[in-house]
Amino acid sequence: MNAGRPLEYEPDVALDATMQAFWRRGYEGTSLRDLLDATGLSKSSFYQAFNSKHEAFQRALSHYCDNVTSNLRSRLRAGDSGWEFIESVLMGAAEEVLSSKDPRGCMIVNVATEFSARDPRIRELIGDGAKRVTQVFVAAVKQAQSDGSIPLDKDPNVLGRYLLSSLSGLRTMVKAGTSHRAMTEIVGVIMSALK
Amino acid sequence: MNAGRPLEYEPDVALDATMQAFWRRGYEGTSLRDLLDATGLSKSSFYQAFNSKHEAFQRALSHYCDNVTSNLRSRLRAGDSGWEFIESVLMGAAEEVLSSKDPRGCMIVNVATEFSARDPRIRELIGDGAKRVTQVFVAAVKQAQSDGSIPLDKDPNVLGRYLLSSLSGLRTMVKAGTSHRAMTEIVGVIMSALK
DNA sequence: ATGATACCGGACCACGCGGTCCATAATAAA
DNA sequence: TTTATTATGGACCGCGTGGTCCGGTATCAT
Repeated sequence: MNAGRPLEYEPDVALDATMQAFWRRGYEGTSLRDLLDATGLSKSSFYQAFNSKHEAFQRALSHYCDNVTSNLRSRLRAGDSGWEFIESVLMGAAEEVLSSKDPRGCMIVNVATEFSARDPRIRELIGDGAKRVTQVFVAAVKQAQSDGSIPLDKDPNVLGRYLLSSLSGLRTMVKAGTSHRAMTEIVGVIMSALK
Repeated sequence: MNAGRPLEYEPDVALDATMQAFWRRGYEGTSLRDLLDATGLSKSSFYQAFNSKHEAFQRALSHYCDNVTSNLRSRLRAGDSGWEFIESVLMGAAEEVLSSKDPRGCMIVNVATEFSARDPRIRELIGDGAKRVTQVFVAAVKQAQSDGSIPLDKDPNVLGRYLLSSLSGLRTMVKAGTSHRAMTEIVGVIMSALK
């Protein structure tokens, strides 16, 4: 079994490169040419790996969601305080101003604004991704409540969604050219709503 | 003077239609065909009115900024309380969930995420638009401070930018398929940071 | 009426797009 | 070594794109 010529590329690497490309440029903005350059695959190999641009996009998007959520989860587990976790995530968005002159933002946010509701399959992925990120925030809020940094009378689910919304807003502000100073001030106000 | 055949279309109407089209679909997503259909212009007339797709887009974007800010300003002037103005603007974004199944969101936000920093001219327009909307929020905060609904020790500029960020976030949440209930809860938390 | 002016419809263009196909190369099993 | 199986590169395709151009026409000033 398992006959035939073996693959000359790493499927996961290719998927990751695809994700990077779509993340930067969006769906329409990324041409097949871009994808082939990013992955280093030939056209045939690309179409053999992913069946179409659209399917590649879907897989890239799920891959992104997996990455983000698992990354957030491990950061939450590693850090000691829920409060500090939340603050550091929000500040991370603020830092994007400094690190890069062409900020990619959050791929989920980008895709949500590009597609809005047009494509039902994409909409589904977006909703799912949003839910998963929210869950992490909810867990962080609960953790912060258990150590007393957020009052117990707050609804963690509401705050979790509020944080997701706030993070999306920050990501947009970055792209609008907001200064780092202004970003941190905004983060301060956002955090103040948790108290 | 003023010889020759007169225009068979209303330039402002054409500009507005162009704006609508770009607002819905973004830059890449709107084809020339779409623009001609939306405006009712012939290709020649379109290129005579706007010199290129790109220039049409820029004019549409400024037109949008003008509309939004003047609309917000008049609402602020008309209403009695700065606090209620802010709340109604945020709730307006929440209502979008109900009114339309394919929410267009805020064109400035959309453009910001589509282009990020790539095109410097667009970036400029985005930054300018953001600043103008922020100014309205700042004015609203000051008004709310003068009638006592927001404490005087808060920095109105910071809160203004915070509100813009929050509004952007809400707009994104709409596209992610958030329920109306959840949206209003988020608005509640956002407002609570002003107190 | 006439010439100048400016709009209009649509033919036309080069190009890049996503996608298909096939001849060739490389490997595993026999 | 042969045969079956799979990957690869690139030629090829139809189409829609943004953009140009021109012949025809409507309206102005004279």
